[in-house]
Amino acid sequence: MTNKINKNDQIKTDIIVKARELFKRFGLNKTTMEDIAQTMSKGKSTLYYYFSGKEEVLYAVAQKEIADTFGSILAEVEKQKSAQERLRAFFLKRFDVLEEKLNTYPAMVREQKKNIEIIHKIHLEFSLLERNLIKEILLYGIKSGEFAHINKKDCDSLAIAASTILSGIDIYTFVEGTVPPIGDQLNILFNITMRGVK
Amino acid sequence: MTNKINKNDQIKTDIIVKARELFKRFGLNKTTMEDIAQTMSKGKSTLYYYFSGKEEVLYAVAQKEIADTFGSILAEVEKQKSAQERLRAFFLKRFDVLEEKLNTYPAMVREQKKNIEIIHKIHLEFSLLERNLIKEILLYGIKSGEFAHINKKDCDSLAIAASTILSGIDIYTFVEGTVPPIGDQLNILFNITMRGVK
DNA sequence: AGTAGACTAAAACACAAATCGAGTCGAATG
DNA sequence: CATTCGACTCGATTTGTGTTTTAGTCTACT
Repeated sequence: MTNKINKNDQIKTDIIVKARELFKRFGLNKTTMEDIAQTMSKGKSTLYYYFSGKEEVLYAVAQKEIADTFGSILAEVEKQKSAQERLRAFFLKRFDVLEEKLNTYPAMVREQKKNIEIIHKIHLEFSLLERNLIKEILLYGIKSGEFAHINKKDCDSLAIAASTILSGIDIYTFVEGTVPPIGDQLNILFNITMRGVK
Repeated sequence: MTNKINKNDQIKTDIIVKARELFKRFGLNKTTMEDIAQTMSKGKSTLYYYFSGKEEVLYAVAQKEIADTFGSILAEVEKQKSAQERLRAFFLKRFDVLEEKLNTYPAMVREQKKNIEIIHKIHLEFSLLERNLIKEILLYGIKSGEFAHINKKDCDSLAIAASTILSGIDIYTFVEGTVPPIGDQLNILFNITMRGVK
């Protein structure tokens, strides 16, 4: 009994591993159930004994990816003592992991593109204006003594960070087709950040 | 001389206005140079006397859109006295404007979509885990006295805000095909935010 | 200077034919 | 009974094709 369940699971995870590899190499569209079956020297129908369909295979692969990724972040976080260092570790690791995934699944990333160039070009231009405005407001606040004194370079960095976050929200909005409903939350984040700037 | 320049500019801006309207209604692809010319009761060739091509028309329209949008934000900002209120006004207005644009150009937004659904679904799941981790770290910091006491609701809000920002950066990265090179800037922003949390 | 009609070349479209690939089924194997 | 597979279906995707649309040019008219 336990033997059977084990064997079943073994094959399942084998499928997941193989599928994952193929997805990495060829992307979602170019990987067929036939391909997956062949790399395991099995018939295509056999896959359907273990998974209800391609989507479920993909889902299983994604689940594993999520678990692995989240695990590696968690590990990094738990190395740290203080909450501050934990948070910092989280963000840094999270950033690394994002880049790593981007490089791991180039085919899948490529599948998702079209002609964003124009909008991007336009958006970039707007971002530059915006970034300067943010910087000016910051400098204004520093000059008036309302904000703590920050050196010019950090001021620049802050503006860049802020504008990038906004760009992220822009593109998020663009892709989703709706503005993320987090007005209040951002407000609270803003208040706390302000406490730090003052 | 000045008269001629004025007339030239007048027609140019007329073209821009008309093109803008058509882009709003029908999107980029479904708006032809012929269409634009017809709504002005002019020959198509005439457009090429004023603009080198469709792309330049689009660019001009975008320029105007940028100028208008930025102007409306700037106006809102300059109503405020303190730098803090200016910053806040900036973010809020910026948010409004984003949503407004989304509603103004639905056809153009629609043109830019494909099958993001799967990745989105997967991403959402990851976001939930991530959000909880952030919240837990925050609560950990509050319990230990390292962070200032924030009520649970605000803590939630902070976590949502942070995860949403990260989602934004995710999608940004996804669309751009590269992680935004602002590690240092984010670090500085992080430090300042921390000062506020403590 | 400003306009437009006729033109071209290339891209978009339409639609039929062929191909591919996800998913089913019943039979085979052990 | 658990597991595998070959043969099949059917809808989606791709391909080949001819046609239409459309960005952009050229020339000539005012």
